Order: sequence, then structure tokens, then C-alpha cells
Amino acid sequence: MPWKETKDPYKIWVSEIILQQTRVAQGKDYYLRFINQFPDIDSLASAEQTEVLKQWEGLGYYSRARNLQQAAQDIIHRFNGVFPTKYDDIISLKGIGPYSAAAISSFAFEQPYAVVDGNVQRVLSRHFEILLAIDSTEGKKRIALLAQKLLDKKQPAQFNQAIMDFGALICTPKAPKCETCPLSKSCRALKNNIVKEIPFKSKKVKKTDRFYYFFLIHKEDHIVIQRRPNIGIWAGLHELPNIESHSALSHAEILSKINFEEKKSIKLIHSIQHKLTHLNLNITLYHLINSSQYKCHKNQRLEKVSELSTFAFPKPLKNFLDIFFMNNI
DNA sequence: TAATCGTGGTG
DNA sequence: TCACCAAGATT
Repeated sequence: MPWKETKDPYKIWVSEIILQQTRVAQGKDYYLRFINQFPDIDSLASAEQTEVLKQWEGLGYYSRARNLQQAAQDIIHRFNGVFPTKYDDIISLKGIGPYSAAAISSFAFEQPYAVVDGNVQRVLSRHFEILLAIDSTEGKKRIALLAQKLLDKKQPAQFNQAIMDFGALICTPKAPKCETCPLSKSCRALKNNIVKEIPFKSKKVKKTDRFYYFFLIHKEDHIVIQRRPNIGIWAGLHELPNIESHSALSHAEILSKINFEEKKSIKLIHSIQHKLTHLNLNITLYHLINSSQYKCHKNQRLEKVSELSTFAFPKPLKNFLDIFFMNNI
């Protein structure tokens, strides 16, 4: 892992943000490209937000990218452009919570702060048979205190890396390798045969439906694009003009909501469903065939198809645009 | 506290 | 196929 070959707090910081809720295999190439494009705090702080989001395109949880840049600008102003070394200063930065602050403090500065991520929650809750939900305040507190107590204060970086690796390789979520586990003798969950029951959560995420009807408005070698608002899903990314709804809309309802001149020339070209962690996404794409009369709104712009790769789009839209224009050139 | 925020891998 | 969840944080 390339971020393990450095003590540069900036690079360690970037790697930790990228790896939040993200697998190493998925984040590795993003890390290399991001560091190449923004090699230090100054280059990140002074970049255009659209550039930063472009580097993040396809990685998800896009507030991470915007918070990363905001924190870089914050470091310029509050810490003279030098990454802070105190835990309290580190955790005060946008996008850095308890896990990332402990990770940076230990990996970059060898300070005695125990990381608590999904791996650590799993390892400790099993080994010590903690029968508290890991998404409860009490459960989190118990595990955090335990991790901090267990931490080897003389080599916190190595300890933190080891316990996370242990969770990722041995004490895995499903089919943990208890037969060859070096801690099997002292594991209380294994002793009581409840390894697969731990850890557990108390809350159930209820999924909501969301419907997007996107319009591909095509004028010769240009299409109409716009930017998403700075809140909500895919905040700050580019997209196509659309209608959003919490329920399915009929074709007639869609036509009644749009103010295009040539309603009859709207053709459905693509319909897909996505299951996200917290919502069911239904995306329908329409093609406005004869759109020579279309006039852009203030928040919209005509952009050359050949320039679309310079903008960050949500993954479902990028997939569609890539295929559509590859087959139509 | 609970809801929200993406994408991809896994059994 | 589908629920689960991965180096979590914010509001």
C-alpha cells in the first residue's frame, strides 16, 4: 500500500479519507492519482472544486472530497499551511472524525491514540464477547475505551496497523479463520460459540425509493449539463437536467412537469435500478431528439460531448454517457 | 440520536 | 439475487 511508505501527514491524511468505508483495492488507484494531481496541501487548497471532484469521480461519498479541500484551506489559514500535530487540532478539521484523527496521529506522529474502525469493533467485540450493539453509544464507548487501554503506547502505529490487519485477514466478518487464529484460546465468543452473532447492530436502515428522470438534450455535438446543489446525493457533481421524485411518475406526469417545446420528440432510451445502502434508486433517461429550439436555463450550459470527460458525473450517469456516445460517434 | 451520504465486493 | 458491509463523518 503506497501510503504506508511515507510519514508525510498530508499523504496519510488523504489515504485515510479515501479509505473511509472503502476497500483498499478500490481506493488505491484513486490515491495514486489524487497525490499526483495534488501533491501537497497548497496544491489541494488552491485547486478548483470541480477538479477535486473530478479526481473523486466514481469513488462515492463526495462530501469527503469537498471536506478534504475545505480542511486544506483551513490548514493554510489556521496552521500556516503546516499539517497540525496535535490530536485536538487534527480532529477539528472537516471530515476528520475519531477514527481518522487517531490514524493520522499514530501513523504520522507516533502518538498514542487507538483507532476504532469496523475491523477493531469486530475483533474486540468478539474476543471480549461484548454484547452491546456496535451502533449504540454505550457499545461504541466500551470498545473505544478497550482499544485505548490495549494500545501499545510505545508503538501505536504498529499496533493500530496490526489490529486492523488482523480484522481484515483473520477475524473477518463472515467465515473468520478461527481454526488458525492465534487468539483462539482467549476468544470468549469462540468459547461460547457465538462468533457469528458478534458484532451486531440495533438499528435497521430503512430504504426509501427515489426516482430520477434525466433528459439528454442533444444539439449536434453538444449536450445540456448542469451542476447538482451542494447538499444531498452527488453534491457538487455535474448531471443532466432532470425531475426528481419520491414516487414513480407516469409518462403523462413527466410531460406535464417539463416545459420543453417539442414534447412529442421525447424518447425513453434507458431505465435502470440501483440498490444503494440507504435507498433504492430508479433512474430513467429520456432523449430529446429534436432539441434545436431548446434554451438553457441560468444554471445550465451547453458542453461539447468531447469535453464531457473533464466533468465529474455520478456513476450511473457516467456509465450511461460513456456507452451512449461511444456507440453514437 | 437518527438519517444521510456511493460504490463495489462477497457469501 | 440480495442483504451485508468496507481504514466513518456530518448534521
